[in-house]
Amino acid sequence: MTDLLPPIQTTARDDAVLKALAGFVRQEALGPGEKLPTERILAERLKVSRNTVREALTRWEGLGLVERRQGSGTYLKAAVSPDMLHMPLTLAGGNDFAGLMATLEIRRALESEAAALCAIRAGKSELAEIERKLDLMEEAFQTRAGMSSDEDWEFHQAVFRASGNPLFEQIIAAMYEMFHRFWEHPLGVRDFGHASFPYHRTIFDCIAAHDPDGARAEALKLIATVEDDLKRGAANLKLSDRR
Amino acid sequence: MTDLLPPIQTTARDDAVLKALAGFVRQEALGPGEKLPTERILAERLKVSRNTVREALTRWEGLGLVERRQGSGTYLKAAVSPDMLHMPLTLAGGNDFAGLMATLEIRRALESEAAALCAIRAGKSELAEIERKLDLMEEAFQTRAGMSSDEDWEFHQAVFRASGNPLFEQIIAAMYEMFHRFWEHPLGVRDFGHASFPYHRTIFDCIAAHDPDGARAEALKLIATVEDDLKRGAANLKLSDRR
DNA sequence: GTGGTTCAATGGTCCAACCAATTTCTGCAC
DNA sequence: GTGCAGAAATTGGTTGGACCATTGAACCAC
Repeated sequence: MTDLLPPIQTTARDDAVLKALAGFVRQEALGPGEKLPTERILAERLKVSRNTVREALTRWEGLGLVERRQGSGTYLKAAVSPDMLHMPLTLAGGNDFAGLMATLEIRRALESEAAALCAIRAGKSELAEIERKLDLMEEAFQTRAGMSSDEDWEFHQAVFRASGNPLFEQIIAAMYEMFHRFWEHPLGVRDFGHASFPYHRTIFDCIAAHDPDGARAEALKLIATVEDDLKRGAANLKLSDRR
Repeated sequence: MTDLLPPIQTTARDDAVLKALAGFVRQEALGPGEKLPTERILAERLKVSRNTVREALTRWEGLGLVERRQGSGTYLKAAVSPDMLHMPLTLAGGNDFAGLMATLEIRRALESEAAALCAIRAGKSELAEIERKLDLMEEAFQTRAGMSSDEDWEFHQAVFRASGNPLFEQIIAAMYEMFHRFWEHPLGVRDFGHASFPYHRTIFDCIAAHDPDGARAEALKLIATVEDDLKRGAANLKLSDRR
């Protein structure tokens, strides 16, 4: 017997505030970077306490929708619409070798699928954007004689965006975050990521040729090189317990 | 030049409160369902205002880590540790067809990979557990003449656990949650999920035979049936705008 | 036991003030 | 007029205290 009688909501001030604010943002057509009304004004307009406004904004801040700068104001950080679905993802951190490998397994699954979808769906403008990021990455590689994680990440981001599914970018971003949190420096492996370099171009070629299977295969090869690097690093210095 | 000098934190009361609370939870070994100290006690102990405590708890509530019940108290909803990674996923228009398909694309990538890894790594005890869940699911299917989402989910969970990578279960759980939040009822498709039934057994057979490629293929077939069901449902009643 | 009543505990809201960071304005030196 | 230092206004962050709404336990009549 399911409960077809959900508990009634007698008070939900914060949610009401957020709903009103979302409607305001929509009506004013506010985009990322733009400034929201001040807390005091919101409190007055909505006839609620400033404290309640703050609790509501704290929720949005926690969801990364909004950024508050003391003395300046509150600014939109992402597009927001009333029918948006929010799902907090909290991951128990793996800070050892197994944890790092775990993030790579997720990346292997998601990046290969995203590359394949991208090969199917990418249009002309998306392809141009990806190629631009690829050129930037290759230039940085030549200049600094090594992988640049920033430009590398931007290339992958462009691929994820062109996949037509925003979840890819968000989830893999979480994997990147976990991966780099315990590994800013390439622990002993001097040319970390070096082996992955050529596959960026081959992935792009497959995407441009609208060859999903090829793109998937090349993406898998890329991840395999990273896994090899990680294993080499783990062999160099035993990082069994970094707490 | 990257910023190796992170901005000093002159004021970060809420974060400090959360850090202290995370430490407290760890020290007291509190698990899901257990009760946290009251806001007034926390405020007194931590020497901050009750309002500050509330803002901090609002953050955790937004992340789904905690549940507040007026008149009762604040309770842990999930395991929490100080080195946890929080990343809210937001899906624009998560309630329309495209949003539901987006969650399915993630599942296709992750479930196939998890099934393959499971086929490689599952030991005797894991296999027995998966088969037990499978039997339960099939029994529920016979009894109620239809898919039971609870037993179905438990089967998949068992597979993810046996994959040896806890991230699979965590991420796909988020996808399930997103999927079902706007779709508790099978919108017009009476026998939703029916077509996916036989593939549970075939997936298990491949896993038991330690055949990763086969397991991956069967998992892909299963997701394909769900996608078909979704498309049928979308065709039945145009759910372009469910507000 | 059943069903109300009372009452203390707890989260939810409000108010008024002040603190701290930022932005803007003002006025002076040049 | 320009440039810059300091004052003033703006804005988010914090505090303390008060009261409301809900919950749950203790208690009591029946």
